[in-house]
Amino acid sequence: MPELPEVETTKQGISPHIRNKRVREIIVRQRKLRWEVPNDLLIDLPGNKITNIQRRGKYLLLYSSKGVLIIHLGMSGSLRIVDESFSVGKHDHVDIVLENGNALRFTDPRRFGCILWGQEPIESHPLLVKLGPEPLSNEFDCDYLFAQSRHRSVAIKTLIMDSKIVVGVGNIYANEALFIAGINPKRQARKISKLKYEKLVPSIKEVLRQAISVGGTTLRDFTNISGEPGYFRQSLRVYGRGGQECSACKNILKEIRLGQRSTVYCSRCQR
DNA sequence: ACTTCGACCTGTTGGC
DNA sequence: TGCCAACAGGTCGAAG
Repeated sequence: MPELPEVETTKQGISPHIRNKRVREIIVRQRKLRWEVPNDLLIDLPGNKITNIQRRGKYLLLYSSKGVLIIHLGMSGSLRIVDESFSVGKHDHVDIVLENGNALRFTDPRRFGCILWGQEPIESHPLLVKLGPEPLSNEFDCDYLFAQSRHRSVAIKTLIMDSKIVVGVGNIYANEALFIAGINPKRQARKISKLKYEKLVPSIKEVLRQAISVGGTTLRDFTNISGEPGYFRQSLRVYGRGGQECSACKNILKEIRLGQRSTVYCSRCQR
């Protein structure tokens, strides 16, 4: 679930329900997430308003006058607005309960996500300080990525999934963007021409923008509990389609492993 | 400085 | 139907 488009969609979904709302209490049912939920958060946040909500890469940042709540959804995390009395599931680890009786509920079966507490300037937080530019910002352009790729022998797919290079490009969209750009995911980053990078950067932006717009329509209502899945699945060109025909040339799509991640591509369209 | 790999967890899927 | 291994949207940090 949580690639950048879903984190962005989550941000848009929860923001109107929590902005300028005061936190009454924080209920922690399981504090062992990727890192333990810190005590300072439980002491400092209650009684204060959430003033602003931002996204940095796949991190959600909830600002208050006492500090910043940092949330990452990991591989299986999700956030939703519920009534505080709504039945609690096995993996509902944390509730941020508001004064109006609503709660921001964090659910995460695999517990690869995290809930942390940081101080401003939050960009200096250890988890955020080394992050590369946002993929949809002007800072992330062809010149930048081309420069970063020089002298790098890693596969291009590994490079664009590296958060120090650019944030928010997960496995699904790395596969998709490389297909659209016509680049073989195994190619060494330094051996790819500038011309190809001029195709790749817009492909990454396009695929993320499109997914955000779709996510925005299917995950709109965050107070609805029905939890609708399967949003853009059908529009994927390569991810999850290994062994099937390429939508462009009918060649059989190859599935390999690259850096322990499943990688699908068309050996005819992607060189 | 760069690259690879193990680790953190639970749930689902596919082969036998 | 049951069992078990492999795999899943992430990413940090140690080891090479």
